[in-house]
Amino acid sequence: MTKTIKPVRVRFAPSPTGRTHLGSGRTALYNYLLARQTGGQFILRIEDTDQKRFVKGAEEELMEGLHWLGLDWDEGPDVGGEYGPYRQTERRELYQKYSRHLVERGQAYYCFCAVSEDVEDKKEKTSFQKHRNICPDRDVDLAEADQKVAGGEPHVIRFRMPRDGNITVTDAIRGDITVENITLDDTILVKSDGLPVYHLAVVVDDHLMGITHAIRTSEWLPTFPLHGHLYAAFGWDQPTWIHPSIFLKPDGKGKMSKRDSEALMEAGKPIFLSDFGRMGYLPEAVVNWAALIGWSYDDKTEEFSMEDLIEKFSVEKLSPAPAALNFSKLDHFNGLYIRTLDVADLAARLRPFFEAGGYLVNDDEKLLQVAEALQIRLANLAEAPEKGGFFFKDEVYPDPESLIGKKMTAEQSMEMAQHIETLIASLPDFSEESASQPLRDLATEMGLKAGHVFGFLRNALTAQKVSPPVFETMEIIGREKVLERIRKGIEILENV
RNA sequence: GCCCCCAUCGUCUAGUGGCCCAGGACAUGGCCCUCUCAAGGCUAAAACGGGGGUUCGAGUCCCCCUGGGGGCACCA
Repeated sequence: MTKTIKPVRVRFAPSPTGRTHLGSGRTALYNYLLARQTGGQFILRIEDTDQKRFVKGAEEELMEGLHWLGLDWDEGPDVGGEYGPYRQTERRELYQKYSRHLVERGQAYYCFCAVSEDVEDKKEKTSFQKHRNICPDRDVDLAEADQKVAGGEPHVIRFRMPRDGNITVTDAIRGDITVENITLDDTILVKSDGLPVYHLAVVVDDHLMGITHAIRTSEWLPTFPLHGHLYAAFGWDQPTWIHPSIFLKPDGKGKMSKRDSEALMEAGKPIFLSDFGRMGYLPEAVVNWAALIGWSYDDKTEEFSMEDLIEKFSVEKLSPAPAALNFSKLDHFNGLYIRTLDVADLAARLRPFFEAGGYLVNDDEKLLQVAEALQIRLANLAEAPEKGGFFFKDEVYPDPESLIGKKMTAEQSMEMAQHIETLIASLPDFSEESASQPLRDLATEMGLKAGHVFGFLRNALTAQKVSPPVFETMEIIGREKVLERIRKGIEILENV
């Protein structure tokens, strides 16, 4: 396997404009894996140059989400680092300096037309765009433009895109991509508020921060050539560009977006990092699942811990094709990881879900037993109250019908129940070993099947038609309560 | 409309010219196990979008078509 041997410097560079979703989580993960695999640095950079879209608290939620996944970074706004500051709004002088440099070298120009902001005539805008976003000010003398700028005239800075020729940029997943310059715009580099747009900021920062590998999703492919031009204009070497494909909605129709969240959440499918945990998913499962969307290791291996991923991740095995999300596979991984947890760990993770379900969990020993009983039966932590809430109830209320055995009358069932009670009361303990045979014998003596006996017990003890095995259940509930619930079942049958 | 990217089972994917009458996983069906439900084991069905090339030989290389996706903001 080919590995990147030299330590990389990679960055995850989100903008704090809302909640962090899974796609971002995967991009961050890939960055992290590469950094840890090569002994390099993983940098968190906040791209907050759009003040209008800034969302308070987004940065905090982002960091929490990444930590929840198990990712940490070596440099960032919270931990500092030699290449800071790590928030772009705190770096504005840098961008001004570099954009001015471009202007002076004739590779960018001041533009004074306020076309796109409050254009009312849509046709005007359209025609402007037809001319490839080239402002008439492109050919204005710099001295003249400088005077206008000095006079406080509102302006933006645009890149002076060559009008002929072509450019080739290289993506590590797809290879060379060549486009004709004529299809490219004189893109705005600096807004009238003096802050840079993404295109300028990403190039300047990646260069200044010594980024060796830039990972971002494929939605950036269309503007990739522009970034190539910017690197050329500055005379800088480019990092290795890696554009993993985007996520598609589960139905494969269109890219996964924040707008889809609500509908998906209703189906129990979270897409925001901060939702997975409270929806009952384990970070281990989410990491494993997400890593495998657009990346694979070989033709069989699918289970990867974070350590495995750090060791085995490789850019070469990234797929260029968009991928639809398969949430049932996430459930599969979640069940898998739940099953590998030690019981004490599972119990600890289960506790908040029982409490959220309204159950008082004050017996740690019992919680441990419940966790053990439920372990192989859970695909999701959030199912715990529904599947095992009865363990924590003082009383259960079985449906009378459920206590009546198949092809049996209420009376026969009651008679059976009384025998069961007598037998259980005389049992030395609830272990399968000592209790199973007597109960089976009882069924046989009464001309019934073992299923009748166990069925009654299950329903009387749990008021559920499915539960952990009866013996295990009885042990957890305890003799006193078991007998209590059996008697109550008999009582219910008496009144049918 | 223009530009760019992509194309193997329903979904995620393995496959870098012969090892492929295409392998794995999820989901689905069946069987086994079994006190229910799970878990586990076995098993079934399920794909190289179409057409041209290149080659002794193509899922694998090239071209066209089709289909899908992305982008076209003083957002990232």
